[in-house]
Amino acid sequence: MTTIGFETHDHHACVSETMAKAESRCAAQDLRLTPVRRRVLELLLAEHRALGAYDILGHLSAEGLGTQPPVAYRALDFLVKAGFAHRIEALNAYIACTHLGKDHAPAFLICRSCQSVAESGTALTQGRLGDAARAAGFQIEHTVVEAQGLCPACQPQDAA
Amino acid sequence: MTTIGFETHDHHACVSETMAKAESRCAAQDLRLTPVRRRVLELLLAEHRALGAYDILGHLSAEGLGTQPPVAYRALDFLVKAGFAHRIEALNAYIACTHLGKDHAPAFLICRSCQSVAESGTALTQGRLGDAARAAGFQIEHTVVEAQGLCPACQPQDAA
DNA sequence: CTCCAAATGTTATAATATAACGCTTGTTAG
DNA sequence: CTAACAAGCGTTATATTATAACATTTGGAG
Ligand SMILES: [Zn+2]
Ligand SMILES: [Zn+2]
Ligand SMILES: [Zn+2]
Ligand SMILES: [Zn+2]
Repeated sequence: MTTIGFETHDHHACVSETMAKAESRCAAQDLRLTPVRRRVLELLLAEHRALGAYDILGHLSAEGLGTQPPVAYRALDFLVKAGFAHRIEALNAYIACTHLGKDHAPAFLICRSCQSVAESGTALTQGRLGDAARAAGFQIEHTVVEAQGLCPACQPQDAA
Repeated sequence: MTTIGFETHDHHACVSETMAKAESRCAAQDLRLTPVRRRVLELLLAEHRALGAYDILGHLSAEGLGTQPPVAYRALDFLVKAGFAHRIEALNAYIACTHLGKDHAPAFLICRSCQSVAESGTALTQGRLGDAARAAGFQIEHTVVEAQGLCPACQPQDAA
């Protein structure tokens, strides 16, 4: 068990299960998890933190998998479209999905101190914004919900 | 009355009231609404749409108020910090606040077709994300809530 | 008037993202 | 088999968004 993300969990299992789910979903939906795409997903999964496209590119380039921006952006676009990763708008960065398989509208808790990100679900269409949207006749297609603040580990401690 | 934003409203009054509120709040809080800042707020207020920093800069430059990026970014930073404008993360763009004076956590409905933006309130800390945050011990400082979709005017019509 | 802080002008550059085009590879129809 | 095609990839170039840094101006406090 390690504390990656906000909660202690078996991260090794978390990674391998997610990779397995991604594999099987690609097989089922005739998507191609090519070496670059697979490696980018692994990189995103390694820590529960958001990585910028150029961070990814740095890793890829060090591993001989590509040196130019489009390499990273193409892989990230694929992962996002396939639902294997999400883009964090407030950070211009990307993170692996931790709810792979479930149909979900993701919401994120982003620590401004350690950059950890936790993915949660949202029920936006049932809350006040959903009411406002219905009242205005607005048709919601996609939601961005990101809360920034301090994760438990980064909050000032009272301990002497 | 004009349909700027999703709802018909007296936009002329909407603009002048907001400018007046901004003026009086600057007076009260010893903030300086300089010509550039004032003009940028007027530009943002003119339509209920989000404008990019370089759109703003284009206007300023045409009006002789400044030609370099920092001019626009400084004014926008001031307006955002003062609470007179909000940044839309999903668009890398800015919009005038329509709830000036009220203490609020803004949420936005963004039309992908006409780029209109409506500002609504959110009660994020009371919803599922708030529950998740409390459960994890995460301290929320700032929220980004943006719904993208189609405004009433841009939805396909059945009319013959 | 002098000093200081805030605002502005300006140059340069950083960080993020995409357009475009040609090559490779793997699949499939003939 | 092999021509035709689509998806992915390599590469160059460029677009878009944002900030660092430093000199100058401005407006008030002492
Ligand atoms: Zn994990
Ligand atoms: Zn997810
Ligand atoms: Zn209005
Ligand atoms: Zn507002």
